[in-house]
Amino acid sequence: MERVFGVMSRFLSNATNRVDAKGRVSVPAGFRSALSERGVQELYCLQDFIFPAISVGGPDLLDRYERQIASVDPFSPEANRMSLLVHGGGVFMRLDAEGRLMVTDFIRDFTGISSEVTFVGRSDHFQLWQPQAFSEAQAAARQGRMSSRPA
Amino acid sequence: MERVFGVMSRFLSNATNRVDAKGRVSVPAGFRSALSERGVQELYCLQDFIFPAISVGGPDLLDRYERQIASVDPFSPEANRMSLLVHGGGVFMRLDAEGRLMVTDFIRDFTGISSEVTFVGRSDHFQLWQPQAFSEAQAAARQGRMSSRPA
DNA sequence: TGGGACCATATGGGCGTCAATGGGAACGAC
DNA sequence: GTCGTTCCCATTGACGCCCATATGGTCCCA
Repeated sequence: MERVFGVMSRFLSNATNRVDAKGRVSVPAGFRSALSERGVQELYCLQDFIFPAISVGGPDLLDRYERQIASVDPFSPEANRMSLLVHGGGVFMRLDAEGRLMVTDFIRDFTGISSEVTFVGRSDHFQLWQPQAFSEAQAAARQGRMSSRPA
Repeated sequence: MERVFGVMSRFLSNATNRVDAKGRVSVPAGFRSALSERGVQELYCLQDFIFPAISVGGPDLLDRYERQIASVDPFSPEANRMSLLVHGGGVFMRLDAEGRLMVTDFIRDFTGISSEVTFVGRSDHFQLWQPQAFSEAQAAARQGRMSSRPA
């Protein structure tokens, strides 16, 4: 059975927040309400396969990847390789009472994030980016796939 | 009968800890609680089939590998090789009162681990890696064919 | 329509608890 | 005896939980 969400429960747009002295950062309120609309409490965070970004979503995000792994021989090199990324590159986190998350070394090392985090909506999940890396990737994406766009 | 575990009892993410002067290393708290949730006390350690890593889990881990061996032609070079690794390369270990394990020569020789250990979650078990070997293997896996989006 | 009360969000920081780590001492094998 | 292992305790630094403040916006009402 497929659950249907309202428009507001989708993750849209982007925002940049500061990391405080204790290494915490506030998740934008819009993303937090989207999470609670989806009943998500445990956050699954995964190192993106292509970009230097962390994808954040509910446990269903992990489920989707695990189904993909399960579709091949569990002892095959392919399954081993995918598990290395999905399980070894993923982690569960929770927000504190104020809706903040810890920017751990796990996140810093992979994204290059230091003092600021750009939150980027991806419809069914969102991502954590180093601000400059995001604007560059976004600019590159415009060049690449949307070059036929009129000036 | 299949036992179902909560989200938190899975082995996820990776963390690097130091080996002390006595050759001990702390198992990350999250992995320890996953072990106790599964009622695992005796740890079974064996060499990964593909990567220079040691897999660690409960006795059920051995069961799964033995079933895998049994599923292929027992006289094939493949079964011979797997048995050599599983039966000849497996060992039982226990954690001390503080949740640390000894980094034996068995582990050092196969993984190249010396002063630091990277613990890598693999959902139903976890692995011990030499830190640099892990980041290289993960980067290589990312270069592979896995689609950036699950099916 | 301007002013002000009110509210939500983002941010800062205190403090207790626990994990990671280090090292001493007892114990056992050889 | 010596070496290696196990048990126990100490330290410290990180993290979770709590409350306080700032900032910007919205709403209401005179």
